[in-house]
Amino acid sequence: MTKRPTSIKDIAREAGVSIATVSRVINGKGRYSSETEERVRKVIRELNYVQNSMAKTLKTNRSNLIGIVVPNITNEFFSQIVQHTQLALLKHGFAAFICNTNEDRELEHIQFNVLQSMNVAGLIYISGLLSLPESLMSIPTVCIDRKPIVDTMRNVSFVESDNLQGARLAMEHLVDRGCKRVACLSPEDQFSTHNIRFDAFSKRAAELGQPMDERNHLIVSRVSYQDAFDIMTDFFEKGGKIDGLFATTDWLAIGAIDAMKAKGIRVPGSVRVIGFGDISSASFRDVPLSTVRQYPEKLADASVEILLEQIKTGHTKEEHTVIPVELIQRQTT
Amino acid sequence: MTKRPTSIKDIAREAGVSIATVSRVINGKGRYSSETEERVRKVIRELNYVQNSMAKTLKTNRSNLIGIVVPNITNEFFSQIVQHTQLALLKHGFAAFICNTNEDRELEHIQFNVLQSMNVAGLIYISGLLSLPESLMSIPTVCIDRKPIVDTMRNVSFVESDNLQGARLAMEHLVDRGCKRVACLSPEDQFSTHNIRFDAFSKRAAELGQPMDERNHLIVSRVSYQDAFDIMTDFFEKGGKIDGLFATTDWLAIGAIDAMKAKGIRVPGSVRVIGFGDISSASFRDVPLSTVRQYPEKLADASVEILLEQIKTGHTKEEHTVIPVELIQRQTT
DNA sequence: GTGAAAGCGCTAACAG
DNA sequence: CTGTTAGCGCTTTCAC
Repeated sequence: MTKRPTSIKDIAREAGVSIATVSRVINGKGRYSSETEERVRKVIRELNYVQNSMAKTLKTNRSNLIGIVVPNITNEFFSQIVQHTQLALLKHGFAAFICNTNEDRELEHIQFNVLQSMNVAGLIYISGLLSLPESLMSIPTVCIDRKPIVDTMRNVSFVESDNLQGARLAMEHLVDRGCKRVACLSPEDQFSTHNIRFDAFSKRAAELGQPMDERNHLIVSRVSYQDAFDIMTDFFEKGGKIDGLFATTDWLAIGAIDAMKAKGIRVPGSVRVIGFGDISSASFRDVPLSTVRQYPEKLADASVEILLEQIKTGHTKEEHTVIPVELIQRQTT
Repeated sequence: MTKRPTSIKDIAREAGVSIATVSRVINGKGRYSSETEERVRKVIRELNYVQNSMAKTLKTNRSNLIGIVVPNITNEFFSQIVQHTQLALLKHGFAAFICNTNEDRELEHIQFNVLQSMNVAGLIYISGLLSLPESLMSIPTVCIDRKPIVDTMRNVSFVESDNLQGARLAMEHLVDRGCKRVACLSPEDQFSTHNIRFDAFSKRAAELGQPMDERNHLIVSRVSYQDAFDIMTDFFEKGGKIDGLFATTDWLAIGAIDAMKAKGIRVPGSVRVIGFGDISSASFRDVPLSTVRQYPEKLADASVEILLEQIKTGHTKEEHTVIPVELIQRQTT
């Protein structure tokens, strides 16, 4: 409807060459004299020509679009991954098509259709519902954070933080700080991440002589400050006694700490608390939170590298990549 | 390179009709018997056909892609706007192409090229650097949050929160709560938002008999927790005396509060503090922050509505839309 | 070294 | 009611 932008045709006419030649200099393929190159480039600059990537994709059947599917861009961890992924892709000449799913199956499905209709060359699937549709079967995919359901048919790799080691470090740190009675706060979760953390923490606790039981495993129905606050309050009101707490994610740790403060329980004086993730709110508190730091940038970079490799070679490496985490001691331990 | 997805041709062959007919039923345009419709739809379903939107765009020169340009998706306020915008667009049959610029001019430029090469039908420009390139001149645009530089040539509308009223409410609230000596904490900012808030606060303060001067206007070089913490600490160490503080954004308020706590100054006992924005960290604290709530969903919805109207009519309304804010009293006042 | 031409998936006249 | 056809911007053989 609107005026068509300047095309290869316009610049061909203006430069007095054929469109084929223009295409050649744009892509640096085939032969052309440096004279014509000069002339063509000049016209391109003058006319502010920008390639129509849709036409190119249509013709070549290879797009430089990568879909990024993410449940909730509002979550700091995810948004950092997304941001870095987009940047990394851009550096490699790929554009990112970012899709929010709000953890909603139907929305996810719609987004997949959009991605398919845009002919994406690959997919980065962050903490998804793992219901990748058949129609996207054949395109290279890397999952981040949540372990995908293994399907041998698919070109899927997996990248995650070292949740196992992180949880172990947390337990060890608590013991180092003198804790004798530790507890763990985690959400009931259908996905892998928190379960891995709890299991690893629990295992290490047992090894260090403080086996967990149901009394010191506090389970919250969602990841929510308020739920953490409430369950913690309840725990102490019922006479619960602990001197160390590991929350499988920072928001839960923060909710728990505020509950303790409200009850007059000193942190770290009476209870030492450590979280997981290192969201910005963790450090921006009057008593900054000790936590296990994740590296969203590294998750992003690794994923992009693997994905592009997959696209280039057409080959799945069936990779599982683990990004190290780091224990950050601040003032709650 | 990869196998081409099923196209209109495939389904035409399978249904025993021409591609034109298939196109007609897909778009619900022109005539076709309900029999053929039935048959075509069946094949479409069976073959999992998804329209190639790039080909469609190429042909019709009208895409259903809207570019969303945002400085930093990691900022909660922005990411909420982006999320809602994408959702709202989807409901209207448009897809969102989200671009991070990291407040970086060069990156912004690259992203604009990508958007142009994708033939976007419109632009939502959130708190941008306002350096919209000529090449995107003609496409409908709505700016959110930061006031764009007016250029009569362009199809630009502007949507923002009622910063003016918000700041006024904050001042009035402080007075209501008994404050006699108020201060304001804001970043030095080349853009409009914070300046508007400070000016409005300052003006209302004067009207209410507490004129501001340079001593009670604390200016921080960036929006940063640490900077707020430091400047506040410094303020009290130099013997500053106030009983009320308005920070033009929540993170600054939070930094200031923690500084006061560290100095043994009670909030709200000695100083009442109010922020602006209502980020999630504002309510998730041991002493939840009073603040002026913004409505990112409403900013998003209004922007989408205006943009789509502009696209549909091809007509700029040169609109300036103001979304109301609300004072949320929590426990820091 | 360069141009002509075909065709990617799709829509929109135009014929029938 | 349906089919044929041109052409969107681009790449890529194939001639010259």
